[in-house]
Amino acid sequence: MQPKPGRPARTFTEVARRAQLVGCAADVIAETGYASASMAEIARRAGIAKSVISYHFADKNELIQELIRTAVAAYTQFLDPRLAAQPSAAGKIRTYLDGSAEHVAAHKNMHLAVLEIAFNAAGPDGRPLVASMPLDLPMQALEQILHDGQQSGELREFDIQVMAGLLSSAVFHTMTLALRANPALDLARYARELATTFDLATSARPNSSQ
Amino acid sequence: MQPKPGRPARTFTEVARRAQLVGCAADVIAETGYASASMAEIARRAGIAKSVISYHFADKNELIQELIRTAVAAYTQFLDPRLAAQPSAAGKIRTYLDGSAEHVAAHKNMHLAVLEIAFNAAGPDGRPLVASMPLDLPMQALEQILHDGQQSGELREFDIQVMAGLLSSAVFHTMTLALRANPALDLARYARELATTFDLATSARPNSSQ
Amino acid sequence: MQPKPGRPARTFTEVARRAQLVGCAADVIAETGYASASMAEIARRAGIAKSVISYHFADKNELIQELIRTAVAAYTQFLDPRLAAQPSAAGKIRTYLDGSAEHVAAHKNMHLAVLEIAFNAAGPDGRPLVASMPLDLPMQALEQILHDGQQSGELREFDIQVMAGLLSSAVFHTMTLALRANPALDLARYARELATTFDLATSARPNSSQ
Amino acid sequence: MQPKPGRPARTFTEVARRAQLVGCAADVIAETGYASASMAEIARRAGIAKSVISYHFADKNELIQELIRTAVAAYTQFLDPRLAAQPSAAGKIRTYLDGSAEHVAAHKNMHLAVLEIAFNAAGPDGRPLVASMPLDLPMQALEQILHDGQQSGELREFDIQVMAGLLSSAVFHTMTLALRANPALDLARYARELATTFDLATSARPNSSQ
DNA sequence: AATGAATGAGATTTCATTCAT
DNA sequence: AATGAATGAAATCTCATTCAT
Repeated sequence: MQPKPGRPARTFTEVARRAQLVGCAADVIAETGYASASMAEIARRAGIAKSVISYHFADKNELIQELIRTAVAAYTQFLDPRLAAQPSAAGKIRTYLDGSAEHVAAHKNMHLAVLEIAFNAAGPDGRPLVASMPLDLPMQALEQILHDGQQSGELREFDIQVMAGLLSSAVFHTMTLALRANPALDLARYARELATTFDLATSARPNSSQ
Repeated sequence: MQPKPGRPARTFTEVARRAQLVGCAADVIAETGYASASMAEIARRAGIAKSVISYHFADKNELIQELIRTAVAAYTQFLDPRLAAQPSAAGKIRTYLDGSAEHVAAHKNMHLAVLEIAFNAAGPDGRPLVASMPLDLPMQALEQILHDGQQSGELREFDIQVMAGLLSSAVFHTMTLALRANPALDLARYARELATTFDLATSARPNSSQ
Repeated sequence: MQPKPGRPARTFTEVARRAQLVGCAADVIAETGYASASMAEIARRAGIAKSVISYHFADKNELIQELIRTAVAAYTQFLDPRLAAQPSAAGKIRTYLDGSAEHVAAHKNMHLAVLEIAFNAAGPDGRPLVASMPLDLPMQALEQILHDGQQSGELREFDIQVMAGLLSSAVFHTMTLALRANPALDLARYARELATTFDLATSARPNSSQ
Repeated sequence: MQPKPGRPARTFTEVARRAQLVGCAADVIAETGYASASMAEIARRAGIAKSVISYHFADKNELIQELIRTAVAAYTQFLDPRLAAQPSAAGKIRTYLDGSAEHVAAHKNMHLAVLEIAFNAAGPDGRPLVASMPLDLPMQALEQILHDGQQSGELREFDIQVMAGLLSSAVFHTMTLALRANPALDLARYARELATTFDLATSARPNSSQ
């Protein structure tokens, strides 16, 4: 991809610093909450002066948005090929839950940070910052999966938006918050439990338990 | 309840003021987000001076904690007798979902405010304020219901904590956030969808849809 | 005049503080220049905490605008009746110069501050703050005087805008800057010199020196 | 001119860079105001890195001072021979006004920048930077012209400093600010109006209009 | 019981300047 | 000769809290 015109290409150092700062921001937000994640605290964690952040990011919004972009991109690139490899709707749902658990476990602070930001951060207009962010992409993918499964007769008739919301919450709220409350939680087992639950809840067949 | 020793009993005026301020705080938090809910904004909404809040509450933490206590108490007092009237576990689960939807609809701002606080507010130690709050009371009640249902053979074997977490999220995250995104949402219908879903997911019988 | 609806009436203390802060701002700006006139410096001069200024003025813009409003109002209220008392255009011009000199001498820092602000301060949009301020009111009054004088035949034909600009500059740039360079300057004598000069420059009669 | 001892002579490249940076500084100051003319903005306009300015100038003060020196030198070199060619005081005054108008029109940004600097810039001591600058050179030349004109009887008796200040303001404040307010202004016509005005105001003859 | 006034800590952001390469 | 990176000081503004009345 060519660099956008109007902005000079980023140097190696700059790319590395931005990534480091995004990581530090995620750590601080995940560990101390969004409200305590001041620029000063993030800089302290990174071992640099406050103004270094201003040098690499126009303002706090840009740092947060890059964090969200990074997290969403990593999550999507991890999950998409795995979903595509599953032919059935049930397989996609199970993969969504297993894969998400694996990704959440591997990038705990990123996911916790996005969760914090989704609730706390406000853009310049006062509305939640997350409203302008691609956080509903997973929701749309889930709705598509459920829709196709109903069309093919594999899944029973249910309200797609309700079920997609429940699936989304299961990962981003139920599982992630459980992990925050208990860092030693076995996420793989957690995901298996959820998979069985949603299999029963969505299958068109009268008896479809694992 | 007798007043605690060491603190004089509250006058009628004081009780009324505290309730008013808690209500204003809930409105402001629900409508503008926790980050924008400054003491000044809450006071402005109540039509009083900022320092009145300080007069009635030791600090912001105390106001927020009273808000949570009030919300939890109202929710519990609404739900408990309805749950007790249901003999079966399936009935209790359905009642939990229907009743919660009814209560959320009737006290939208309270529930949105608690949700905001649960994610955003941090105590003086930096840990989430919610950790020291009775927000897991509903969780414990749900776990008891699921446990009893499994003991009686009415519910299938599943991990109780996972299922209780999912039920809790279904109300406090899935449903409440859906309501925030779409204030015209039909919560009763939403709860019926959830009830069917959880019936299928928890029943010991192979085919138990309504 | 009734207080505007929507803003509560100002208390005596508030009015006094605002006046004090406007005065301190004028002093600091006049003595150290606009660029050095930080909120911290103004507060230090007033012997109060920085945040007191924020308590009484929404932001720095509001403080500066109040300063300009105060200065323009004082100047206008001083000059207008004196101008109205003069029947001839020549008399009005002489009164404009004499009266301005008297007012500048009595409110030196106010005038110097307005001059600094007119050049330095920028509004939120980046354009000079003075563009949105009533600083051209004197110019319009001068143009009216010159126009009437030409109509009656008392003044010769000249470009009204050029002459009004020169008269305005004579007071706000020539005289005020001369005073800044030499605080002991005799402004009354200075104004008499200017009056003679403009009498010769504007009169329709071939020989009209004092 | 020989290079000052103690500082090595400047290379061709260095001289060119300094001139380029001074020009960019003048453009930025004239177009966006002194307050917005940061080093970063000047460097951006020049298409170079900020630190290049620091490499060629000890600090911002030196850049600004060079700008003023450059502007004053250009103005003096333009005006001096024209003034010398005029035998009469009236001719010199008219030439001062016409020539200045021509120079301001040709070097608009330089003159606007000097005007901004004269009001805004402060040296390290907080005193206006302009106090240590050769901006009063034109004033001295004007005073000499007026003095000679009075000695020869060509000009009437007036306070030389007041009249010189007014002539100076007429060009640097009245005319320059009018140009800033209206970039399409016809400066030649403006200068003719001023010339007539000052001819009437200074001539010893009772009736000397053109 | 309530208020207006004041405070100090802390947040974000800007900017001239320095330094290693 | 030039650059990208980093710095620390300072500026404006917000906010929970305190105090005299």
